[in-house]
Amino acid sequence: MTNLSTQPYKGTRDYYPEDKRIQNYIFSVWHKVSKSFGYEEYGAPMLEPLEVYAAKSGQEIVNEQTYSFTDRGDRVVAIRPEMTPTISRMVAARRQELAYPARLYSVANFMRYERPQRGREREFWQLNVDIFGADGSNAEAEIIILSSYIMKEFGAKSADYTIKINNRKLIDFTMKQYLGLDDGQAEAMIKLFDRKDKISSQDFTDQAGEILGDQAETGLSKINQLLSVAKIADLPAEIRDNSSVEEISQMFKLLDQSGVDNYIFDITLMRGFDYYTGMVFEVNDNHPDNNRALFGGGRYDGLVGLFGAEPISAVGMAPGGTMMENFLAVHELLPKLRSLTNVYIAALGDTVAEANKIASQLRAAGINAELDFSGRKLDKQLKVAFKKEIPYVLFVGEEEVKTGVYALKDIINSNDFKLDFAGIVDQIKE
RNA sequence: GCGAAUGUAGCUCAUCUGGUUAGAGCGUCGGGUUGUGGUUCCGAAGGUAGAGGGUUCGAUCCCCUUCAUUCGCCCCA
Repeated sequence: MTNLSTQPYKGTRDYYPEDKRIQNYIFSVWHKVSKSFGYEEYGAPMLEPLEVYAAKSGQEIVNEQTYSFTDRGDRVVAIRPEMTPTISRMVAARRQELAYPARLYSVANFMRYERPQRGREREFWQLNVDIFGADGSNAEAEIIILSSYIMKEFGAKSADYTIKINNRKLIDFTMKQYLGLDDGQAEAMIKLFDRKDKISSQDFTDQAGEILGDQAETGLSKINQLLSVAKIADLPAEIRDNSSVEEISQMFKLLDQSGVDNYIFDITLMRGFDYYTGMVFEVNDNHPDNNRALFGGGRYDGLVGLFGAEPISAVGMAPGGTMMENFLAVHELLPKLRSLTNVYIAALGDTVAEANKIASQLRAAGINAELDFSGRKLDKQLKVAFKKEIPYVLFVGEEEVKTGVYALKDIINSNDFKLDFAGIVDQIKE
């Protein structure tokens, strides 16, 4: 029999206190900004019937990448790989009674059966922000503005990241009407556009030519023209007349008014392809060491309708904790996070009983107090306080017990105080 | 599912082209300097070298298999 491994299950991670502090910090920013826009938190089960996901994406993907099993009642259930179908189901269930637009958010964990790599784990935590029942560019702009507020709240400057924006209707029109592709060709071309930055321009041209077949000559020149488009004004006239272009420029106006200055129009942005029906966007890290998509979102008007008679429009986005942490790390935006314990009480000599009493009194005064009852030597007890990153150490020795005046050490600023109980409470509460 | 790299103490790494009882720093634990600083002094514990097999007189080192981690591909709902 082999020894049990101490490693966490493949693709999952353990959160020791120092890791959990970082995670809690990230979550606190997500909660704060979401609430500041009027979004209300909801919760949902981590299990759903598998068909909730199958209804939306390809059968193969669902079977290969979800954790699923058959329960004792022969129901096939899956651990949620994402929140969008779940929240769509919840909205559909109460579609008559919700107050629209409905602004909802959650912070939850998900599991996908994938090969782990940088920024991608099998279990991950995500913020999900969605607005339901709002057509038009205001809802789309709000989701993007909220995204940029989150980045700002983390301390990111607008030069640190870029928001790429495109529109699914525009993609469809471009692929089918403008380039004249059939469904299969369009799908292949979209996937190729999606991979554009990962392959050489020669490979791109070769593969695009293959997809186009006998229309390669005119098609390639049109594609080259598209790739050079940096603003919607640069679009070929035939595309510019499409109604989606007006929607996009309207939304850009709203972003400008809100001071979002780091977005670009990117005709090659595809995002997922499955259920988006309008605007799509992606937030990209500009740092050379982490040059990749951080998160994204878009409009998905068809999903709620899968659960009920009338469809309800929706725009949403979902940043993940791992990518967020990577972003903060490479930009050196992670704050120094200390223990939430305020004071470490070192009992010196035979004073544990008295120290315990003081600890209780401190707690009653709203102070988080940890008691060292080991009886070890002072320098050892101090080292423990350092290691735990607790900001204050209170010494309780014979002398202090007698006089009621205690030695308090401020570790961060390297100050020593002699204080009575009330003075200690004041000093720690600052 | 495919490819590449890496697995030696809790952590970071040594061990010169295969050769006695595999070492160091940090960390941990204990003790000293009779109640204060992480970077003081002394000491200790801690390893079937990821696992299994092969070649060899002899393997941490070479070969095979397997597992794990990391980085890519695919995919990314």
